[in-house]
Amino acid sequence: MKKIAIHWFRQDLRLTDNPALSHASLADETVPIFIFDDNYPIGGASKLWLDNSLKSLNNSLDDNLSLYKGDPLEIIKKLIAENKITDFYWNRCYDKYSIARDTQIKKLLEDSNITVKSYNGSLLLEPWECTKDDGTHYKVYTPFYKTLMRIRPHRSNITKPSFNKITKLKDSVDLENLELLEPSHSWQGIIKQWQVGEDAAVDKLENFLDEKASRYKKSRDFMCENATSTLSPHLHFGEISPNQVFNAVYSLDSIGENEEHFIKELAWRDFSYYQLYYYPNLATKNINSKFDNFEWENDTDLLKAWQIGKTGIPIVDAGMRELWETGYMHNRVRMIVASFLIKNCLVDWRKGEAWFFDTLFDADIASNNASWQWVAGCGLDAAPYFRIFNPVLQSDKFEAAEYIRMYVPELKSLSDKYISKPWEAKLDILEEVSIKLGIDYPLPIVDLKASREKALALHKKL
DNA sequence: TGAAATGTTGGGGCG
DNA sequence: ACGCCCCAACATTTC
Repeated sequence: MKKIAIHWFRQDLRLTDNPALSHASLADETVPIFIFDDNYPIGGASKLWLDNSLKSLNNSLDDNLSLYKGDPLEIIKKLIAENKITDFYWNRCYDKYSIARDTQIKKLLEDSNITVKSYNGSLLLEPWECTKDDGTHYKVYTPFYKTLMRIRPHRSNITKPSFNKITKLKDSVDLENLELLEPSHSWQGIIKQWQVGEDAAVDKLENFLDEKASRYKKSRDFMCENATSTLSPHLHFGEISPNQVFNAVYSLDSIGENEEHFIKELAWRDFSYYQLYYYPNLATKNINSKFDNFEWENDTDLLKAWQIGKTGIPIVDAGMRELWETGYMHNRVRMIVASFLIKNCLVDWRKGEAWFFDTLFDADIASNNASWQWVAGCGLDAAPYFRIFNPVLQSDKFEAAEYIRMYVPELKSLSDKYISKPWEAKLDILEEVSIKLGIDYPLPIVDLKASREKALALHKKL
């Protein structure tokens, strides 16, 4: 019997090292599809990235990607009714919405005598593969990481498939019909700063390994060192797999603590998905339920000032403006702005998470929520509640002056000494550079020392 | 993947 | 020479 296989693209928008796609390509005829599901949470920035990434993927498939918009179950039902599909492939997702959806669809397909197979295309190790000796899941990162490194089977990159025949279905809609371009913000201009798609992701990885990996461990924390990989959006959309990244690092001539540290960061991504799997409500519920009783103030003025980068704390404003202007934020600054919102402003971490989710190109339900819970102190292996960042010290320690000048230009003529804390500069120094605090640049919206003490007291009550 | 408070040590200025 | 004070530098503890 002639085999006609569907490969359902989801968070694996690439051809190389794609386990499900490579199996689907063995059929007599392969039908690659993508379904945009309105009900699946996606941020404004991510929509634009998705639009660009699908365009790139469709090009790689010689315009053979079939696109749909709507409820995947209904669409697939119709699709198998109208076409003689024999096999169905996808790479697994790990959030509860996707798991429930896939379970339902798998049943539908099996009931229709279609062979369904799913694979691991997005993680180093799947959550159920990495447990403690007693069968329960890890709650601390380091032992998780050690086990992952010990038990993870090596898998060479799967080469780009060559299809026997590839088919686009007649009822596919055009990319425009997915309506990913609704401008809530000028993301369309901003995304031009980025190269999107599988080829760009591979280039970026190679560039990182050539130029940055060997000084990664220390330099990664300095905003001006430009030493992070910025692979996160590519990994999120699956334009490159963590397996490819892992293999690339381990094929380097020498691996030292720098390269190892990068692998640890890659494993943090896995640990986030691990948390999402074992705590399906990661996006809404504190893992540590003690935090359920925390008295958030949720001052909307403070939240707004944070969002638009007008808190009066230069490093925080620089980070928030970087986010708004580029769809990205340096990792160190993410921790600083998150700590500021949660601890100094007493705004619920979920509000910050929601803003990041809408504005980051790499917005990811696992990484974003796990990281916000980490900073809030309510997550797995989280920062202890008393570990509150001082944005001024962080700014000085990691030499943020030029970074601040780039994103907060109204302060650019201030010296390194005062640019992280303009409110401490004497009036004559401010006059010299023509800055009037409260007019040209805001005074701090909260007192760092007092708000820190308040947060400590409130957390101690828990 | 902190920071601030507190404690300890040791060198230099000075009577 | 000696004791005393100051304070930076570092270490420890506390939140």
